[in-house]
Amino acid sequence: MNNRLEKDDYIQNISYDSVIFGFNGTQLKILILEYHNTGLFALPGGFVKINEDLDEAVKDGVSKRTGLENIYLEQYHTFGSLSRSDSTAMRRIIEESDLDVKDCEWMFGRFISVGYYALINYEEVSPKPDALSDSINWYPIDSLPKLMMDHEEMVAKALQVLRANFENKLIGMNLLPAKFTMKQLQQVHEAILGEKLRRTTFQRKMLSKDILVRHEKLFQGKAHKAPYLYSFK
Amino acid sequence: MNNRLEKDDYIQNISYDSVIFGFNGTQLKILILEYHNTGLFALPGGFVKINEDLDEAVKDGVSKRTGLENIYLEQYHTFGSLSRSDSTAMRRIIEESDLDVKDCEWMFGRFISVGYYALINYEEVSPKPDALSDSINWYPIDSLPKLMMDHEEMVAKALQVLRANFENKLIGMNLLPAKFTMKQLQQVHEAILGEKLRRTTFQRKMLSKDILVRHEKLFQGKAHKAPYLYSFK
DNA sequence: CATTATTGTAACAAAAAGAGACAATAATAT
DNA sequence: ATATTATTGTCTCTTTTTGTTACAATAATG
Repeated sequence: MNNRLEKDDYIQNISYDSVIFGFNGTQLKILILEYHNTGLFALPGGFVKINEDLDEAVKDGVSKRTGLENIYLEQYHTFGSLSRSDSTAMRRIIEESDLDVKDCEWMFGRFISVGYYALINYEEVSPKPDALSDSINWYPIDSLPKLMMDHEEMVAKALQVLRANFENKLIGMNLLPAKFTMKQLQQVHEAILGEKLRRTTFQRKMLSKDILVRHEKLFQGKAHKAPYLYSFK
Repeated sequence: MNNRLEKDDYIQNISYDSVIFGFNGTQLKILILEYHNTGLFALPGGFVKINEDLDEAVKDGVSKRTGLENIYLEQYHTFGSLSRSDSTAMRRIIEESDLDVKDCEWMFGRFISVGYYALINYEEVSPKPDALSDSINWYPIDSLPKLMMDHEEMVAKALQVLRANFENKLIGMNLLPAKFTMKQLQQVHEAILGEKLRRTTFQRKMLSKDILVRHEKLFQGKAHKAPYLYSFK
């Protein structure tokens, strides 16, 4: 939800919501909004303009919130159950905002929402709340606040699809800086898959895939051998 | 699109389209509609009623066309580009139908369409055209007619997701009769993956998965050893 | 009753993954 | 300086999985 929100500018009954993943070196986290004075937590979402591609709408919305361009985005599911829409929650959010409730009546109807997940480099992001929201913060995926409407289901499904796509799509690169150590790469895999991996087997497999370039060593000031840095080809 | 199509009954700007897969023993096929006197071919699709779950709308629509209940259905992608809607094609379809064009103006706008694929037992189906369509027929996936709008892209994407899901989800069962031979099972896999598989390796892998029950032999009247029949556990 | 084509399974080879061991090596402590 | 420490890169051996070939079993046919 950005800039103005006039009914005639937007396609009715359709919204999008985004599960924005980041990795802080240890944990997988996602960005969650809190709305002013409501105690309501939600995924960042928005509407689609009349003359705008769905993909573009999402790309713009996520870029505005993260300040990043060229974000890895994947559409993963569309949520269309009748019960998912909750007009009372939406009404509370609008009432606590600066917006005129009458102008926002259209938001209280039924919405079918298209879910996207994004993978971004945690360190490059400085999340900014928008007009409706109080704050936007990173939360580890295993300790999220209670989310409004069906947003918890949206997160669960996003994780499920992310995990299923992970092996095939070589997604790890989007969560890491350009250069990274083998250990960091392994930690991303572990955080996404939710399980520990064997160091030697993991390293052998990654090196055999012919997808990595080895660079200089990274001296971390620790009392042990320094690891090599790698990047994706 | 079923029964009456009055604007106020349906969510505006949202449709669904379905890629209905069947397997005739050799080839993977899909159901394609042809509209009266237009030469336009399309995937079976429809709209979502105001007070109906998206999943329900699709389930009902696909059931009506195939005459089957309990269909394996999977939502695979939502198509939301601006360029996908084509009002001239829709107008021609309506003009050639019994419907009043004025009542159908709402169908000529922009639609975001949710794609589902279905896997059904080819032999149990007798496809029936609806009010708008002339015929509905099976086409092998590698020799489809030219489809309207972005329906070819929809088919390509459905196949792509089907293949990606195939290994994990044990989907073959939905395309076969309750009892089948190992050879039939292999042929389904080959048709979906689009490649030949090794007989002995395939058989060993299937048997080791502990998902099959072996039944009596199937005597086909052929001059060789009769194969066992299997079903899924 | 031999012939035919296909099926079920065994046997061996090759490749991939699991598991452990160990030397190399940056910093730190002595 | 030198020993100590923890982690890294790599090697080896074992186990599991997959690829490949071979072959006996067996329904119909001639």
